[in-house]
Amino acid sequence: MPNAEPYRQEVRDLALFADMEDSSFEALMRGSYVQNFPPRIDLITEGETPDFLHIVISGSVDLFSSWNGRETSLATVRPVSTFILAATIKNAPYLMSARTLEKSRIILLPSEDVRAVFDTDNAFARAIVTELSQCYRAVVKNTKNLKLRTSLERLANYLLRQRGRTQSDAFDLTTEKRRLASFLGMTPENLSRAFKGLEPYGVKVTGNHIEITDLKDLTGFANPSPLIDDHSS
Amino acid sequence: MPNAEPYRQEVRDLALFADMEDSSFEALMRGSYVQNFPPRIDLITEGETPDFLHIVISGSVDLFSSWNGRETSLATVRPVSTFILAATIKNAPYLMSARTLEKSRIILLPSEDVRAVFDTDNAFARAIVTELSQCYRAVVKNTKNLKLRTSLERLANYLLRQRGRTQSDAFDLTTEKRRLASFLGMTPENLSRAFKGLEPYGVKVTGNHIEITDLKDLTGFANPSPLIDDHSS
DNA sequence: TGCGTCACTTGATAAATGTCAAGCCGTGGA
DNA sequence: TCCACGGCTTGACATTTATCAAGTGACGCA
Repeated sequence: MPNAEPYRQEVRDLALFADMEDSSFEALMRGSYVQNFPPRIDLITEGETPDFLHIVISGSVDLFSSWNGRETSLATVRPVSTFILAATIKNAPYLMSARTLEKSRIILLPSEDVRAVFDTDNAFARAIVTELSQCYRAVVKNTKNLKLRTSLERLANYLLRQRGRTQSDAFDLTTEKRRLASFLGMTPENLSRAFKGLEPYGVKVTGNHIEITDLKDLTGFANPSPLIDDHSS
Repeated sequence: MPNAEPYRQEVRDLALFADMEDSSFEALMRGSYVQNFPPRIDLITEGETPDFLHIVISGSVDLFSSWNGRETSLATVRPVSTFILAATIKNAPYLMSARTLEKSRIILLPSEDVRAVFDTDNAFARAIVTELSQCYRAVVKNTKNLKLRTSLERLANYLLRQRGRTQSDAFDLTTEKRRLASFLGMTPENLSRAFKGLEPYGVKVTGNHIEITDLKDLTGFANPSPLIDDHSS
């Protein structure tokens, strides 16, 4: 297994690792390694014990969960960020499974090392608090989105968020529609119809290309709220 | 405002405060005070900036959220525990509102003090990590519950969890049915019908008294999973 | 070039869930 | 004791969402 040394700087620049002691960081990097995965490879399975903290360097990873033969997509992890920090720290079973969406390069930090450094490095412990708070609040927002909105409203707000990210009224979906449907908590068929349902509010769909032709109208329908849709705070 | 001194020990016994330095704990208690609230009083409103970390000493508190005239219940806080830690630490707007359900006694710790102690007391910072991990995982489980299950299945699993908590096949609901409905993500009418729908699986409902007459059958239908329903890990 | 695969779409239908309105019933106050 | 209120239930109905089945179209590979 190749050591993750070449990606040292990218890892160090993450808020989670930026403030920790050099010696702690060295200890983490020493046991780490990097691996390349093809698309659609299972990385972890829910219920298992966390062996590694994962860092996506390139590509993307789908976090999902199954029950009773059903499956739902919970999040997409894009570079450069970590995933499943809480399970690693608590040494508790994964609550989600993870698979690559595309060819991905991933750094693996042994969970034991992460917990050892957590125990000794105070700056790292505080950085984890910040990260976990962020994750927690993101999931709470997601819950509100699910419980307070219809699927049409969720889609409308999703599109507005994509617009904000790209700073443009025309953009491509970064996700397969089937996964987007699962993420938004609906079936692909329903998503297809939801896109049609947003046409009257100025949403044009061509394949995976989206054009928002009447922002005011769409915003009026979606009624976005920073307490649900703002993913920076 | 009366000082929270009389409840010192109950606070100190919480995992969040158990390991911190005596001097840090003193600093927190110094600025704290305790307040009694009647039922149905708004404690905080989503969007506001967190002035205090709240600790429920007695009574109970409903955490809920609103959007577009709709409202949903997200959690119930029972003694003795804190709520809205993440917002306090990040000094970011509350994502949920809170109101008392019954007559409640609540300790208020000024957010500034909590953040100051967080900055200086390493044991406290680590305890916060544990607490936040727990909260994060609870919300993730809740999301899975919502996305992977029908309302009937959510109710069945809720009842099984209550059974586990009370260690008894017969118990009283600890919550108004209307709030339970909101918590489970359905309307009161739907909940009423869901109870009827569980009759064939051995669930008897009389007012707010529940009797599970066929645990095996109900369990077979509910198919509980520790990765969704176990609220201890 | 052609063919299979797969995501996506569309239509028909069914199931789940919400809405509205009315009635029931226990509780607390006058 | 009686009445008013609120929570709960029930029925009828509407809406939302899922399911099933068939068809379209793009893409990759032989």
